Amino acid sequence: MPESEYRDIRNLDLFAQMKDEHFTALTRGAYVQNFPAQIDLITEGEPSDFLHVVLSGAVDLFARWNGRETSLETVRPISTFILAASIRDAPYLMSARTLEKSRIALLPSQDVRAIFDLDGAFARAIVAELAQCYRSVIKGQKDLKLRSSLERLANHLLRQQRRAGGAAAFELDFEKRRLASVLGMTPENLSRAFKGLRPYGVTVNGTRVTIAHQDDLERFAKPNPLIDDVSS
Amino acid sequence: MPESEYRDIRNLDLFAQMKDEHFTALTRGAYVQNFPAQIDLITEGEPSDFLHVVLSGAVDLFARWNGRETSLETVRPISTFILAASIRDAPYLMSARTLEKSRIALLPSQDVRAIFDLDGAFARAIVAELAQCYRSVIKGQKDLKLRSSLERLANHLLRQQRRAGGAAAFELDFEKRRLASVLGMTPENLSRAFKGLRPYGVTVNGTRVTIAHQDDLERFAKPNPLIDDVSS
DNA sequence: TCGAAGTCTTGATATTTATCAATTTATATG
DNA sequence: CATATAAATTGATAAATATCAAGACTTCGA
Repeated sequence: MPESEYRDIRNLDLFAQMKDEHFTALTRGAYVQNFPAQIDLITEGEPSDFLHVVLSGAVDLFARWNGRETSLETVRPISTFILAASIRDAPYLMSARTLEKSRIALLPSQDVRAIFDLDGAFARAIVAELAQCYRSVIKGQKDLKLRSSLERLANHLLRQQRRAGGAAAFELDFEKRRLASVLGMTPENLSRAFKGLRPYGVTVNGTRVTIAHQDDLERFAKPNPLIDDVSS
Repeated sequence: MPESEYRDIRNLDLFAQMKDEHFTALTRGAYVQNFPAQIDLITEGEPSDFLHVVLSGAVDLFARWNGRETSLETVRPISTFILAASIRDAPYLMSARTLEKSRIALLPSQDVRAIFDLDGAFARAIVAELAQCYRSVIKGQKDLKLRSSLERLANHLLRQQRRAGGAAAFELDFEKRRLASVLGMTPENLSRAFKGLRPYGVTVNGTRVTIAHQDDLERFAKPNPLIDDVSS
């Protein structure tokens, strides 16, 4: 593994505090690979052989049932996915595919578990990460169960706007087809939902969104830190 | 704290492997309390002062937004709740109320965090627990996004049947009003959903459910281990 | 630069789910 | 045991969301 990537991974919160020898052991069996866009990385139900680290690009976590499919999460650099499955040595609950050309490190799950037993700092970092992930899914659950699709879109736009720097105009970070799936609606309905937000000053052009009347939109969306704050 | 309860808590997966001195330290600032039914234990948004352990009774975790309310989880003895918030020292994302008369132990969150730093076995147990919780919420997310309300009810009944021992007739473990909220629907619709399952051999009388044609119901529900298995 | 393939949008319609109101049934309490 | 209270059911209707089909717009590769 090239030195620069080795260091990128090392600097992740998850690995930053662990002992050198443990990190070395962890990365000994690891490898880094380039993938083109739209490549299936893992499939739900398979055993969790590797903890994945997205070094560049983006990965879509999705699930299928009875012929239907839904996007559950998007993983962006630099962070990991499939941590819970790796730790529990349980089958993946979600499938993963690259959204774009991506560079991904694979750390053998059994090494992760072994070193987690040896290294207290690593164990603590894993706890912090898992607790964060857990809370983030709970927020998603609340978003889904407490809000209509129009409200989910409105709040998603406000979150995305914030992440993009807060300006009135910003870019959606994925195609609408996927956004619809993430928000739990059909593409057709997403189109209509965007129209439904026009009275609140929202306009879209391709992936570019403009929020003309910030106050109006916020009054409608009623964002709440216990659902919409990314951290905490 | 009475010896018997001390031992009940000690035997929880979460605390079973930790050092005696650490467990003693953890329970020193702890106390146990009896609550009647329908008592608010915590409110979302508050700081997470205590890790809660349900010793007997049952607790409903729910959340509110914009005048709406939804049940997210039910905690039954003997297990903990609010672990992620305690660990991260972050505000509660959910409120909790007793569903029935309950006995609950409260362990100061700061002690949990302090001892988690000292005790590797405790840290590992927390990781196992959090990973499990995370996976369980992901399953809930898939249930919500991939299934209609009728399908969710059908699968819920199959899960509940299994938990109750597998017989054709069994009891729902909470009132329909709450079941509706857990499944993400209105009470009126739950009533209709039960009717909708009659063609598959499902009958209800109060809280007693009978599945006359197991195969039919399973063919309709299409239960899937990656959504419906409680463990793993 | 053209054409193919895919995405996005729109309209028409169907299905699912929620709301409202009324009634029945169950539960709890004095 | 009677009655007050809440829960559950039912019917009628409304709202939200999905589906299907068609056309417009993009993107990408030959």
